[in-house]
Amino acid sequence: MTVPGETQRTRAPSIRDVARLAGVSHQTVSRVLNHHPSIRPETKQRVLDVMAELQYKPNRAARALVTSRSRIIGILSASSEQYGPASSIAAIETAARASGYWISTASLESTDAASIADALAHLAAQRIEGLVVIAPQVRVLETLAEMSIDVPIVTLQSTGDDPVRALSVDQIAGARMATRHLIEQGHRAIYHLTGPQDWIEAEARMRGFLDEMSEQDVPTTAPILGDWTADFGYHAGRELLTVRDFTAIFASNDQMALGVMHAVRDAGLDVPRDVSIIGFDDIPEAAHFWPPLTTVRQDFAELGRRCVALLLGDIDPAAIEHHSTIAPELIVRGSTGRPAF
Amino acid sequence: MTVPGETQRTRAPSIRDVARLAGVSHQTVSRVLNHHPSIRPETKQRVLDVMAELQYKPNRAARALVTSRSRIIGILSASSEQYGPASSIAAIETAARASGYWISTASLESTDAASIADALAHLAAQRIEGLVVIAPQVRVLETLAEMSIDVPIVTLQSTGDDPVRALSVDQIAGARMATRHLIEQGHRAIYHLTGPQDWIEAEARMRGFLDEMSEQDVPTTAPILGDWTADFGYHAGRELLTVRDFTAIFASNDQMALGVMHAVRDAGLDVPRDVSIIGFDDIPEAAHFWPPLTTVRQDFAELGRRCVALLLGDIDPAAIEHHSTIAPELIVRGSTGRPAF
DNA sequence: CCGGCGTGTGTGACCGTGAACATGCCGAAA
DNA sequence: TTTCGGCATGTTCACGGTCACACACGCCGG
Repeated sequence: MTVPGETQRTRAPSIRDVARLAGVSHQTVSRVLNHHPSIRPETKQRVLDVMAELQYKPNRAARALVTSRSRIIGILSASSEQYGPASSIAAIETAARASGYWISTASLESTDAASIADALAHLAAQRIEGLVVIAPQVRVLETLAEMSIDVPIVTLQSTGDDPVRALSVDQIAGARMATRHLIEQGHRAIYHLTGPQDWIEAEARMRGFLDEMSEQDVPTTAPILGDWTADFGYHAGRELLTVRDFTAIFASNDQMALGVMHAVRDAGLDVPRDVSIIGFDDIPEAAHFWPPLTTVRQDFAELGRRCVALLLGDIDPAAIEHHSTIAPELIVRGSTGRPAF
Repeated sequence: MTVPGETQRTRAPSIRDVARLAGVSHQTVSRVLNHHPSIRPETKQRVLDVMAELQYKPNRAARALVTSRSRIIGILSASSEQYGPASSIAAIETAARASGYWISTASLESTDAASIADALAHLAAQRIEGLVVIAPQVRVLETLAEMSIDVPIVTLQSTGDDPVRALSVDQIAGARMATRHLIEQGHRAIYHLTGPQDWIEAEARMRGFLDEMSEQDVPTTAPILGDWTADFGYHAGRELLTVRDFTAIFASNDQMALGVMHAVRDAGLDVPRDVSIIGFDDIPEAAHFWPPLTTVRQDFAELGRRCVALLLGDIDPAAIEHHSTIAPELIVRGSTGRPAF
């Protein structure tokens, strides 16, 4: 097998190599790896020494094969280039790593069923042990059900009555806080710019808006269906300003709020004197917009961490609260104030 | 776990199950899977039918074990919650998926050596076949070398003379474009806000700035070391304005530019009348800042795609240009103009 | 004094797949 | 006709771990 003198075609060392050098059986090495209780300390040390010497690294594929456990958590995400999802992903990864799990992401390019199915199949092929769905559209959940993917699933951003286990910043409460803030300032003519209609998250914020408006007996106008982008906010703002029958706008994310502010200024008006604007998310830039944006803060990182806790509690059973919620926080800055008239 | 009467915990079908039902040997099934040329069409079809019927899915772990190929590409990234890195990651994932590869990410929480080593070890444990380093600090490259990770590596954002193979938007050219734009407008007192000092990317932009300044014979002030955040831009802006010996600022990303604009307005001054500001990246929000930000666009998505092509061309050898560069583009908006005096 | 039990360790099978090698068949070349 | 080579397929083994079981030993209680 080995030509003398030639540099050995180095196969990575296996437990059997370690075993041979340590003068034990491969099973003993395996026991050391898995922290089996009954091993003599000196035997264990000898094995550990050899491992270090050979720079032995367990082969994940072999382990996965025999245990049928991949220790991979899949993340299905849409618009993962945005601040919120991206922060959550980073937090999930960190938390998962700390627990000895790996993350594999699949991002959705479009919302059509084929794209969703493709991404899910990709994840399923890895035998993921858990799935985190970020920015879940209704369709994603449906497709999941169809493909009968039978791993624990956690979704971020839910409405609170989903079929799958969910964890979320309480979007409805956050939206109500934002709306109440505007009403308390004296606004009565308020528009709401929503996210894309099939986003659960967008729907929850809209529901919070409508709930608060009706509870406070403020007449409601129909929400305007947006797409999360600043561009959309800008164009919607221009459109609305041709009529100008409002004093405040609640945009369901900070980007759209930014676009609206742009449109308001283009029209020669002032924020917040002529129009108050409130956003949602509190992206790091929001504090530096002009004027600094009043918004609702979500702790995306905490969301990611809890998400992993929930999932692992399910994978390696151990009771954890199932439908837990993280409180959002109203951040009042300069973009909202009392209406001028 | 299994409640009596419940459906039996079924083991996933293997090629042997498929083989049995199709009346062939498992090896024939394997050949169908791997598109081996010499299989009778009717045999192949029979096998495919059985696969569909059983919903057979190849076991990646088993395949990885026997081929010693994981088909996983690792991504090591810092600040993956920011627009640029996040966009690149998404693009890399999409491109990799299209080529039948999986992505596993590890994000750096801090820049200390331990954190880097930990993330790399995590990726290495998966036997990744390629590594993409996003937002590479010098330290990352050093640690990589120390750990003797012997997979193809591609870094985004390089200075052009790295030891590892790199692919990048030409940061230096982009920075020169930005600087030249300011000079052409008539500015002579220009400050530069850099990114963190150990970021290759930040260094490249700084070098571009300095090169252009000296080539145009404009006296240079020392660059100010920043940290990419809008908060920093704001504080640096306030600080600089106490002296006010400049007419323009080149911030090496859009967030810092935003912070500076905030500080300028806080001081009762106008952008661009009193101070011109230019950023870098062209994040989607930049067009809606007030005023809309002049900046240098980087095509992060294209970067991600090319990155995968480069890596796979290395993994599955096939000649591809090695050190390729993507041209940045100057986007002139409202935040820059001629100095007032 | 003997059987049973706990501790520490070894032996062999097995997970699902692919590679190497073997086999049977058929047609073309010698 | 015989030989040879290629096609289509089967058989066996290896990959690197874990698991079930066996075994040797010492200790304890009946």
